[in-house]
Amino acid sequence: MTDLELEKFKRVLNDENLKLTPQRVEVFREVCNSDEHLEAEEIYLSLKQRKVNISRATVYRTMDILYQHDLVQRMDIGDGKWRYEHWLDCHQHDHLICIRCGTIVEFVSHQIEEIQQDVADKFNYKLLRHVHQLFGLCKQCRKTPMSVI
Amino acid sequence: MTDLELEKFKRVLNDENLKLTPQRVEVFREVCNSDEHLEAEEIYLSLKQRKVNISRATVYRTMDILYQHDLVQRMDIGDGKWRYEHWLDCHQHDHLICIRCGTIVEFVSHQIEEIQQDVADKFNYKLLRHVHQLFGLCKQCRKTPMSVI
DNA sequence: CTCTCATTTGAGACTCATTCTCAATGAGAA
DNA sequence: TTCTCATTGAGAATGAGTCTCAAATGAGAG
Ligand SMILES: [Mn+2]
Ligand SMILES: [Mn+2]
Ligand SMILES: [Zn+2]
Ligand SMILES: [Zn+2]
Repeated sequence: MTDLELEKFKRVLNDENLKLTPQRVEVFREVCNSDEHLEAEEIYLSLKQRKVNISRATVYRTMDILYQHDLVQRMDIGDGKWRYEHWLDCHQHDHLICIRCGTIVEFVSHQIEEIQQDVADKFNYKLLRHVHQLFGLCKQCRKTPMSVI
Repeated sequence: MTDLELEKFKRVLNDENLKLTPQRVEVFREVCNSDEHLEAEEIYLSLKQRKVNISRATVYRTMDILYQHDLVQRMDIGDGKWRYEHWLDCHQHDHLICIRCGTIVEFVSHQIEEIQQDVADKFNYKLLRHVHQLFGLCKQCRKTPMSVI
């Protein structure tokens, strides 16, 4: 977590009359220091392992603040759990997910972005955000026979 | 629900050694007769209102069979509930959703389909399915000030 | 048509991610 | 330092979906 990122967080907290607590900083640090798509429970457990005991409730509450203020990105791959990833120094992107091993690859297509905008315009919607996920089998998983699960 | 659709369902049940029960037929009928994107609970309640009392468990179980055998389409707009729609005489499509009033518009873009395939190819994934949802404000909801929620 | 039996059903218990409650604690303005 | 809310943690509550198990029932065999 760079100072810049911490500053952004401080600004958000200030603007919203929220307090800068050690718990909030630790949770944000944990997400910033990982390049995975983390579940709240994973964040909770990573912190615990580092002897940073923060309650699940606080982890959930902090991730909510971060998401609401666009300091993290959130995704749901259909298993009923939110996954978070830091949103810093990287751009908006979509995901290609292996349904077998869970490997996630990120992609960007300006062409798709444009067509999305056209579609929204056509139906008179003001486009605010989108979810675009491709599901398939990665190179590895395509090789292994399906019986070997 | 046309006879053709019922026949398809019978065939699926037969192939899987599942029985054709009145409950299963009623649940399928309910979905086929609606053009909405229905939650399991809505299906359960619609049936109840028609004095067709079928347990929630059976509704969930039937929707699962229908989904697994591609007789219905399933979507999750991020609120933790599956929504189902019949899949008959209509084609694969994606959704444009108003975050204010919930109105759902359907769209298809062959261009996007093609690019998706290119992306999957590029990363050496075998593309199996995708989720593509655009969220925004519909014409109506764009007019009304945000305070009036 | 009846028998038989594996499948299905319904009621309610259970799961599990997330949210809520509330008493105790703590951040930070003055 | 004091004062005052916001925040925290522990555990209860929620809610969509799944599971359990005894009773009911489709449907093939006879
Ligand atoms: Mn990502
Ligand atoms: Mn649809
Ligand atoms: Zn894989
Ligand atoms: Zn609307």
